[in-house]
Amino acid sequence: MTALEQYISSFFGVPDNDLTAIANYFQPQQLRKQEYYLKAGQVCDTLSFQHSGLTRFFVQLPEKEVTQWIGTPAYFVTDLNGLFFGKPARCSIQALEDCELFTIHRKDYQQLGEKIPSWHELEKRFIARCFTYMEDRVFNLLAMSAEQRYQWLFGMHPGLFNQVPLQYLASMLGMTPETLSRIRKKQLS
Amino acid sequence: MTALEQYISSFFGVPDNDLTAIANYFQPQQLRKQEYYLKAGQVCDTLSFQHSGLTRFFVQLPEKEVTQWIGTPAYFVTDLNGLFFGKPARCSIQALEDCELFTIHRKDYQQLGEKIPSWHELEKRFIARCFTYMEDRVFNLLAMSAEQRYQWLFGMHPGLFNQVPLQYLASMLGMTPETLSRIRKKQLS
DNA sequence: TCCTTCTCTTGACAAAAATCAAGAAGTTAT
DNA sequence: ATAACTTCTTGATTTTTGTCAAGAGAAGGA
Repeated sequence: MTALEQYISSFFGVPDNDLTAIANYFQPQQLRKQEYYLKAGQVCDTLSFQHSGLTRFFVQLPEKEVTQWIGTPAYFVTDLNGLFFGKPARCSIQALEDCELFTIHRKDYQQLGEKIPSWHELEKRFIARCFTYMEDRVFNLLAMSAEQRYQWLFGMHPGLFNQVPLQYLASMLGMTPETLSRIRKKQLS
Repeated sequence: MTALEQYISSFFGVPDNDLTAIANYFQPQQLRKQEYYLKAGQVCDTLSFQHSGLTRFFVQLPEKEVTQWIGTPAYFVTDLNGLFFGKPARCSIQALEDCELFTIHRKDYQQLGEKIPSWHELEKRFIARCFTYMEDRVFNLLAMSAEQRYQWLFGMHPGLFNQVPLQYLASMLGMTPETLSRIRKKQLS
C-alpha cells in the first residue's frame, strides 16, 4: 500500500479497489521551501494531500499578516472557495519547508467523483471533519483566554512549536508574538 | 415548487426530478419556543432545513454559556459530529421562537445518498459552504477588533439585532454584553 | 568566518475588553 | 394591573492583551 493509500484509508473505510483507483488520480508534486502552492487572488483548482513538510495558510492585510492555519502531513491542502465555488482565494499557501504533496487537478477531480462513487462519501466526510475542526477553533476563540488557547494547541501538536516560527503560531492563536512569548515563559514555572 | 424545494434549488443547481425526490425525504417538524432540537451529550441523528423561526446553538460551560451560532431560515440545522461521526454533541440547539423545520432521519438519509446521486454533490457543496463560513469566522476572530466584528455581523444580518437577545449575539461575537452595548452606543454618534 | 537578517524575549506603557455593581427598561405570568 | 423576572445600559475599576522599543540569540549568505 502506498503512503497516499494509507492516508486515505486511515481516515475512512474505503473498499481496497476504490482506494487504489482513487490514489491513481493523484500525482506527486514537490514544493520547495518558500515556494507558493497558491497565491491570494488566484482561483485554486487543485486538491492535495500533504505527505511531508509544512505549509502555511496566511492572509496579507494592509496593516498585518494573519496566519490562518499550518498544514501538516496527512491533511488536505486546497482552498475550498476556489475548488468548489470558483472564487479567488483570500489566503496564500506557502511551503515552510520542502514539501511532498499528492495532487489532483479539478478536471480529473470531477471524473473521480463520477467514476468512483465512494469518493463522494469519502470527500464529504473529509470536509465535514474540516468543518468540525473549524467549529472547535471558533469555540476556542470565543470561550478561551490566550493562555488556554496556547495550551490547547500545545496539547494537540507540541512538536509544532519546534518546527514553526512562533510568530506564525501566535497569529494562528489570535495573539501577538509578545503575548505568546510571555505565556510560554510562565508555563516553565 | 414547495418552500423546501426552493431552498434546495436556491443554493445549487439540481435536476428538477431529483429536487422533488430529495424534498420527499424530508418531513415537516415543529419546534416550540424554548424547545430543544438537540441537547448536549446526545448524538444528533437528524438533519433539518430551517424554514421559519430562529434557533440557538450554545455550549454550557461551568463558568459561562457560549452561543456558537444563531440558526436562521434557509440554513441547515444539525450537529455534524453526531450525524457523520456518531459523537455526542457538545452544544445544545434550542428554539428562540416557534420554528418550522424540514427534517430527515439518519436511516432515510443514508438511502437518500444511495438512490439520488446528485444528493452527495449537493450536500458536499453545502458542507463546503459551512466550512468556508467558519473559515471567515475564524479569520474575523483572529484579525478583527470587537468593534469590527460587530460591524461585520451587523452588515450581514442587521435584522438579527432586533430579533435575538443581544447577550447571545455578544457571546457569538466573542465579547461580553457590556462591551456590545458600549459599541452600539458609540455607533449612534 | 563575518556580517546581515530574522526571530525571539523583555520591559515600560497604552489600549481594549472584562468584571463588578447598580439601576432602568422591557416582558411575562398571575 | 401588578409583581417578578429578564434584559439592557452605564459607571468605576481591574485584568488582559497589544504596542513600542531595545537588545540577545540564531540562522543564512557572501
